Amino acid sequence: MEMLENEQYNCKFGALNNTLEESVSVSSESFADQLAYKLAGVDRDGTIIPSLAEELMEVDHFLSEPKLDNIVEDNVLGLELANQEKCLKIGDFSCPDDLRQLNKGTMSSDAKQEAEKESKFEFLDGMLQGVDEEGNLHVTNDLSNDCADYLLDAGFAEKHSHLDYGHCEGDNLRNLCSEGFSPGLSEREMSPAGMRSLSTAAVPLPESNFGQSTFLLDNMSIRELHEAFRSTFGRETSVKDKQWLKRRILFGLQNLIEVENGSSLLVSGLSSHQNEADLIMSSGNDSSGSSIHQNFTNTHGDRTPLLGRGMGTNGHATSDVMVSVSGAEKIGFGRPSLEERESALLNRKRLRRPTRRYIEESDVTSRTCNGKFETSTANMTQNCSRARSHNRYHQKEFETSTLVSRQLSVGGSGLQVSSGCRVRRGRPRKNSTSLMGHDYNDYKEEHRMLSVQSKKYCGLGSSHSESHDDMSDDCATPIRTGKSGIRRKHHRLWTLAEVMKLIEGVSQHGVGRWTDIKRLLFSSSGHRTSVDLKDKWRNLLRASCVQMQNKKEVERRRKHASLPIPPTVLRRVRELAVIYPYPRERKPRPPPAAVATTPVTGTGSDTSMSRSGRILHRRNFA
DNA sequence: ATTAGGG
DNA sequence: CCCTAAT
Repeated sequence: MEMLENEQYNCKFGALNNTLEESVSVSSESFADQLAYKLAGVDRDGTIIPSLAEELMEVDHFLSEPKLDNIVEDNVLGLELANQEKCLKIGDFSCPDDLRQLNKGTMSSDAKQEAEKESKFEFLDGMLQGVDEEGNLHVTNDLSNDCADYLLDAGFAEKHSHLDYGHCEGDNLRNLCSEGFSPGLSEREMSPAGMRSLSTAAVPLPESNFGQSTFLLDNMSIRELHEAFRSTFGRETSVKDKQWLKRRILFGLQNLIEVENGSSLLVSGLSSHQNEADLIMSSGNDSSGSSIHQNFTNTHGDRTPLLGRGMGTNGHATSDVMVSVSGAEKIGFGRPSLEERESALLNRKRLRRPTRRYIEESDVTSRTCNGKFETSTANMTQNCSRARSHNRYHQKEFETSTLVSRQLSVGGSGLQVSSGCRVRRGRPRKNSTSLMGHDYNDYKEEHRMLSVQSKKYCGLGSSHSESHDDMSDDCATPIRTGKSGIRRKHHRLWTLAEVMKLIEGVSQHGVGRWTDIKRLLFSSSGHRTSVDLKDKWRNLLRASCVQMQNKKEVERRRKHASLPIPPTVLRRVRELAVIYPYPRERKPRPPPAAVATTPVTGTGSDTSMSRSGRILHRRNFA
């Protein structure tokens, strides 16, 4: 099987290479240059193109030393291609047109067919689909089974009516995959299987990039390193230590990679969130480049083994086949192609700079002695206190020496926090540059309730307050932003990084395995219980659906409610929603009306109980 | 203890 | 995010 796949792969790979060569040769020389330029993320001088990682992920990624033995090559382009081979995966593809142009070389289908397909794609958008060589649409039956309920409920009905359900049966996932795709097929034509395999099995090797960068950095003088540092972090440094500089810079770069979809979201130019304002990138200028790579990606992608994880009738993944393959490695979903990342790197002039303190301390993993986490910068000050402490003050977070997630505290969402940013004992607050997860007027009642609770505990807390770990920050007083009204109170906002971790988690373990996801991907986040993950996923699903229903509406909404979840991400969510249908919501819920109305706001004992349960929960995973 | 779902 | 019911 493996051999077969390899053969297949080689074959396609060859074909692709031809395509690639042709395309390149046809294109202007400057394009080739551009390509190399971008791919390498390196200036001709050898200077690293600056980037600033906005959303810092866990530091541990950074801490692990890059392996530079991996890659040492002269030819930049060649090197990149080598890397591409390992790192490619589905990214966002915004330029199907270019893709098609390329495809013509390798595909037998004519333009009309393409056009036809395209029209369907309009409907299908992110929906997964497969196309065989004849151009016939295939949609796995699974769509009609497990997801139907959800999808229909969510308003997918319309779209579904346009689908031709294929004749595939049962294990069509496997079939689709093993048949493979012609090299020229665009991502949009990938089958669900293909998507899956790409997103889950194509194991990106950031180390490669790392190795490359490392290599480059190794050859830089202190001065150059300083320059790189400066452009990466937006500030000077006087450190002479090459290693230090290298690590720091690599950190910045890696960080960018980690943000992964963040970059493609940039590419899409749709992100309206604060930080992105200044890094708009025209998607047009390098479309051809993207095409090639995406094309390449595909080819590579379809060679990746398909993990048939059947979707059980219950909607849950039924086997762990995929885990055996992908579980071991950290996988990336839909990371932008390297080229995308690199170009994002290029175009991203400078972003908000990280707190000086942050930079300085990022390698000092331990907290300050007294545990205080002072926020010296204005930036920090702004966010330091978005926290929900309210009823969780007693929750002890034993994350003492975790070196973790000190997320970059830049660009808070602009919430104004009046209450003092008290120092916190525990781990530094993760910042949220984030996404207001709850899109709609979800929690209404809740707020009222919480508000009550919060007040209660605030009062309570202020007496012994500081001594208690987590109760420090804002006491959940409703926060108001100017005229916009009440924004969500405390509540830890979800970072884009977090969201993506979640998505990745789901793509790995499927939906419903929240404890696993929590353990594996959020082990460093003291907050974010598995329940939180679940909730967030639910929200994401809703968001993604709405986005499908009518984008305009969303656009409109977006202006009012800050919902900067990048379309790319939402798309991803939708994909996963199809793959791992969210457990059907059981409507028939016998009203528990008979029960005496529980004193929700009342007796502390009641709440206390549940809270302690919560604590236990958390402690287990903290 | 975990998950699904409703508020 | 909180809480409860159901596994």
